[in-house]
Amino acid sequence: MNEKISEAVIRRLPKYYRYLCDLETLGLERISSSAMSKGMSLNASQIRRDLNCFGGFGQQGYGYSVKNLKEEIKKILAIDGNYNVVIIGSGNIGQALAKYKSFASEGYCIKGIFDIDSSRVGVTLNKVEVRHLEELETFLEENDINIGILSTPKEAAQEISDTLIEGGVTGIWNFAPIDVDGRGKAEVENVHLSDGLYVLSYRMKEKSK
Amino acid sequence: MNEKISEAVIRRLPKYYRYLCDLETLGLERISSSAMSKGMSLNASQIRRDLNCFGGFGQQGYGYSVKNLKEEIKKILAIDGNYNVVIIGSGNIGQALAKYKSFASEGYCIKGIFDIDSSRVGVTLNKVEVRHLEELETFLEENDINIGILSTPKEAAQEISDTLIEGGVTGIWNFAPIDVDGRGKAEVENVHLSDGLYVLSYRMKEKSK
DNA sequence: TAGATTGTTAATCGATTAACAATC
DNA sequence: TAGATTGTTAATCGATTAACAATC
Repeated sequence: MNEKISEAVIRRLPKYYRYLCDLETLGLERISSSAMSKGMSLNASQIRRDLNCFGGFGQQGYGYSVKNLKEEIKKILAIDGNYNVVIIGSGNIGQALAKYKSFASEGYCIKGIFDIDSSRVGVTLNKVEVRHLEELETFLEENDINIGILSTPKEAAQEISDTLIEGGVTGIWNFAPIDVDGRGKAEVENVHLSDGLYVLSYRMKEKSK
Repeated sequence: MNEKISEAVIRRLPKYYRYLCDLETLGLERISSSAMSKGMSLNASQIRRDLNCFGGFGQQGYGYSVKNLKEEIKKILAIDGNYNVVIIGSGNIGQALAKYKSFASEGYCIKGIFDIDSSRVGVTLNKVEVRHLEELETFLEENDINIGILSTPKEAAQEISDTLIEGGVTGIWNFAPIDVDGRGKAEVENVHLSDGLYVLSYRMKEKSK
């Protein structure tokens, strides 16, 4: 349990979580790794091995309790807590994320939205008023913000990221098309939305061959 | 060159492409795999091996021509063509993607936006009017649509995807939190935005330990 | 107890990295 | 030619899958 968990395993955790949530909604109480295997198109050994990185959640001859396993993964992913979030950039993606109601119910509370464009300042998105980027530093001092969402042009992303880190943010969710550096202080998740579209285009071409 | 290209290699192509675009903007004419290695935090052998899956684009003693390599990767990814796109669901993400101007300039032309909510029908996003979902089937018959972007609730995603496939769409870019099935006819890129936020939360927890 | 299914070790497979001959 | 750097083979590493003893 103290071994380093591989990136591949971590990236599968949200998938397990989603699947277990669905099973719970359907009213299922228990599930075996082989049943999960079929439902998720993953190898059953892999599922058992993945889960055993974090503990022995199953029971021989029975399988896993859906509810229990879901809760355990929720804890492992640390999505059972509360996070204070700021969004920088109130353009297309920034607005979409700001308006996304589920975040708050999942514990990601949007405390502030910032933009450099004065014409956007003052607009209210999901009950949060857009402030000017100049206010960011002071805002970070006065509020305990954990996560910063970057939806700025790529030119601004690293500098704003540094400001966020300086202000105590330890997680950056970056939608700007550049790999932002956490300076060893913050974890960074770089999204690169359009990469997915490019990969899709590649596969469409390959398929049509 | 006829060997099956691994998913890992394909996922790195957009990253190479972005990096080369940046180099070109900076006015660089040539680059070696070891220089790329430093700039991208990838192993130089890996870069050469990846590129050689598709052809010998380099030159011994010289390296790679930035412009040429960029153009080659563009062709490999098939992002040098034109695609006709529809967006299904004009909610937060759907709107953000519809308003994203760069798509059109990159050859992804949004031909139609559809929603089941009558109150959204008639709204114009980036010069395209939102139509009622009922019109989708006919629209697909009358237009040659290649790609469908799904930004619907998860309950509707698979059914609409099937309609799209029936209408000749061969690529689905799915933002609904469910794994959509291409029925062997269409390529599907399932995005799962919130997975990234979960992984970020996990890593923030691990780091703080 | 018998059957089922986990947890875990061993085997396989594939991806990454190192090394170097080829060659510009 | 000498130096640089690719393209490619060989070595290593890590991840996936299979197998099975442990056990509920």
